[in-house]
Amino acid sequence: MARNTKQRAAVQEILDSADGPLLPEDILERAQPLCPGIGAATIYRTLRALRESGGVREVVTPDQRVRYEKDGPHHHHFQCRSCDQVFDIGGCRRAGTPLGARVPKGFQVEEHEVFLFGVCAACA
Amino acid sequence: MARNTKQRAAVQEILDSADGPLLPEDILERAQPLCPGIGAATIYRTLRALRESGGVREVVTPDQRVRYEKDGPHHHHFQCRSCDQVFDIGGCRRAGTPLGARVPKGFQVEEHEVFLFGVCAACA
DNA sequence: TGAAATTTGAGAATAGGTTCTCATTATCGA
DNA sequence: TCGATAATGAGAACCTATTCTCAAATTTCA
Repeated sequence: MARNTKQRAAVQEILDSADGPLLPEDILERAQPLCPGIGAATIYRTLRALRESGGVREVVTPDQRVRYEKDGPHHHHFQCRSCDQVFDIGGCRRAGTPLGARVPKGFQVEEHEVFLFGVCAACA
Repeated sequence: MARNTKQRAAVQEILDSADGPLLPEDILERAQPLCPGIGAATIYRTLRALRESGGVREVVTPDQRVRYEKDGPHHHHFQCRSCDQVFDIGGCRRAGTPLGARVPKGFQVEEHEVFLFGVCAACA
């Protein structure tokens, strides 16, 4: 049933080559040149389908917006306070409790998420 | 102009004694016994006033909801996957780059935020 | 190629949290 | 205690990201 449309291929390609999670509107913008006339509904539909089939994951950033990224190995995120863009940050080898956290007795840590804030290379 | 009402005192007291950021609805629920009849609008108005005067801060958790906590020293958060409650976690002494993060060349880190996920002591 | 069925684009509809409106009530200085 | 005025409660209004609707276009496969 799932058909190969150029709209879906474009969203896939955009997520695959992104260097951080993207807003639906970012994806729409980047998809325009690949699929002239593509609409927001298609972006949302495609993201939902990809999320449900497991290839894409939602990332809720502390600015309260939902971004999407290709599902992959654990990593952290950096958000630039100037341009708002979010970047992937590697270098975390532990999936459970991160270094330097003191968890109360009886709490079981299964995962963690880290956001860094500052200024990206392009804005600095 | 700012008057001392029991509604405001209740919200303040609830935030002061909380062991983690709270949802507006949680605050409303806890305020009911202290101020019978208190409404949601008052909670939101008071939170906004406290936020603007600097004593209270918003915390956007990865479940995409906004919670409120008393402004204070840097710390991390733990969210229970069973009861959804968020707890404060101490033990982070560095305000800038957390341990174990490899930031790309040219990026300037100013702050960080950490969320742990798992099961809290009460739910375990 | 042709028919069946999914996907698309546009705009309307939805949903949930938050803010606004306004009559009433409470606070606080004189 | 009184009066001026800020705060409250209830519900309407708002906001905006996301989903839905439906006719038209595309894809798929016989």
